[in-house]
Amino acid sequence: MPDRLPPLTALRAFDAAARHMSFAKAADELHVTPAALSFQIKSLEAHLGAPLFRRLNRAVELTEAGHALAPGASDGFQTLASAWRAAERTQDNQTLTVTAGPAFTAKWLAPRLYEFAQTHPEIELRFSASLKLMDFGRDAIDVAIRFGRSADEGLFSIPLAEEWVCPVMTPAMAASYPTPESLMDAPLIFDDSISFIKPKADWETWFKAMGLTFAPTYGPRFSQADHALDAALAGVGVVLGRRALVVKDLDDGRLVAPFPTAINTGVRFRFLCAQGAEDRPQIAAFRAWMMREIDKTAHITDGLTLIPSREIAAR
Amino acid sequence: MPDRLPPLTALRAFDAAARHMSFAKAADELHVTPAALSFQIKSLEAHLGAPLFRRLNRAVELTEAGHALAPGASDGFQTLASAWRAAERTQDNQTLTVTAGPAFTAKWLAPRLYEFAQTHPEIELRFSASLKLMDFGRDAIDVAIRFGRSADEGLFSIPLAEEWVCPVMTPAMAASYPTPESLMDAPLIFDDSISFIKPKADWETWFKAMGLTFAPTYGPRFSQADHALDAALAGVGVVLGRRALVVKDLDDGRLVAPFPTAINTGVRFRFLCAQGAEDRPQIAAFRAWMMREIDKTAHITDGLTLIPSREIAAR
DNA sequence: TCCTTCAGTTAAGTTATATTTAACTGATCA
DNA sequence: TGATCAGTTAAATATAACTTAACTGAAGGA
Repeated sequence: MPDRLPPLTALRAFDAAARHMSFAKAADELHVTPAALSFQIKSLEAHLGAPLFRRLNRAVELTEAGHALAPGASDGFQTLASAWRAAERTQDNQTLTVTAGPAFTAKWLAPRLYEFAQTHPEIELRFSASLKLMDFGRDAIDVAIRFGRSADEGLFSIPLAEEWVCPVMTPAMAASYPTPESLMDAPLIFDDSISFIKPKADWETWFKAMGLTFAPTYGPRFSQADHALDAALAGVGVVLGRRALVVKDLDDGRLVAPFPTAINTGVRFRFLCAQGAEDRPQIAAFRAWMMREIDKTAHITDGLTLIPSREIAAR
Repeated sequence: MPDRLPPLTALRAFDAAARHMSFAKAADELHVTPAALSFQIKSLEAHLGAPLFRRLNRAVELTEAGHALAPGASDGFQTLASAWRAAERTQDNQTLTVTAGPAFTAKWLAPRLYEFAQTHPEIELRFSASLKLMDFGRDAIDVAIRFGRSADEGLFSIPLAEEWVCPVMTPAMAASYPTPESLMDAPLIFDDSISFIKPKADWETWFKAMGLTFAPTYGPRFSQADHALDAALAGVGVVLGRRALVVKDLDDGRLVAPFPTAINTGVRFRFLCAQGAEDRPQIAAFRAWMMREIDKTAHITDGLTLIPSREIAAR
């Protein structure tokens, strides 16, 4: 589609000159002599049929045509440069950049990092804790862990373990609240991080699953799941813990889940990477390692009754 | 900033090949032989140190590196092409593309078009009726007429006439409603197009300016000012007409403004064009012509009392 | 005033890059 | 089996890009 472009070297010279507002500096940037740069810009102006710069005593300024061209030129070359960097990055099998939300980073990745580094000393792992959607091309991201229901178009995407929630607390606190009914008097912690999912997976839903009608609203609220868990770990109260985030603490006995009924949210964490990137050694290794780690803690679901939130909502 | 780019000709060859998924078609697009194209891509692959295409029996497909590069490359070249077109357009003094909202287009520009064409037969005028913000670089727009209070950064911007509103109606209808008080029983039309402006300029405000307390809510509502005016012209009722949009109809006697009190909204239409473009012949001509047209109807404000909406709100 | 410096230009010659022509490979398909 | 298609290769050539070196014209300090 892009037809009739001027000579690209000349356009590049113009871009550098426009950014620096100086031919000399532009020549420097491109590692050519000022003469070459001057010539390139002259040739570009010849192509256009009009000057792009107004040559002043000791400076240059853009003409109207130059003003029209400069921002797009800069933009275009930046896009090309970042695309090229993305292509170069695919040749790098030493580093692996993973992005995940703060909660998953803190409660799943961080505690397991040491183990990954042991198994794959050749891979330099980098983290970018952020929830905003990333473009695998533009941003320097290899793998994203995202929480959601559907697979994204045009990406390699595999679901991780089912995400259920159930009440978790410190062993000490569990002693004081032996039954689901007794939890109605317990200090409840609210994790608002999953309040957006459609059939709710909140305290009211869980009590409903237990045959109880109770819609608690008072208690500390956290917008980030890891903060809610930290509060529970500190003995502040009881929280509806998300499987992926509590599995380690349950395994290590820092938290317990005394009631064997969990709400299956229907939403999962997903492993995402660019189409075709799933075979790159460090990405394949990371994926295999994640899968192994999840398998290791699969037993946590044993003896639990999972009730889909959809089913509870329908009652 | 953009450092270490591969040879741009080679990158361009890659872009064409990736878009067509065929070296032959890409060679065709770039008007070179397939051999040249093959060579360019080979050189790009050498720069990267890895293949970008997998050569199959009778087709090519992108490798992972190719997948990483292709979208950005296409994007980048498209940006460059459109920037170049924008620069080319500044050399064109035959055409003039103006964008304005539907109401201004219908009620100000359209009725005066013929006259402009008479005075400037050499200029081919094009219209793009849209309210969305335009990028003078990207979109093929020379002049924008926009309604607002502040000037935009980095643009050439001059305010047009002060925009006031006052009740307008057909002469026939004016006969039945001789006083401001009587308007309280008149069929009132609501123009929601200026409902966003801060010190309101609505019916309640106008009645307040007349010392009357009346907040009408029933009556036909229009989201576009020109539709509200069309309704008034059809004799449906009385509308608070905006100066720029009613001036022609008042001048021609199709509408009358029997009450000499108008609300000064403090907001104006503005003439916008790219910085430096204000001197291009067709833009300068269009601007001068607009200013003359506004001057021609300046007398419409004679005898009117303009009360700033701010002042009415403060009462 | 004059001389120096700065920023960009010009011309001639050189080097590097891009392109063509023409012969070649290897797979598909009638 | 042979025609055709899609892409490759090699050698020759044309073109574009760059350098060196000399030049212009204005600003600014001694």
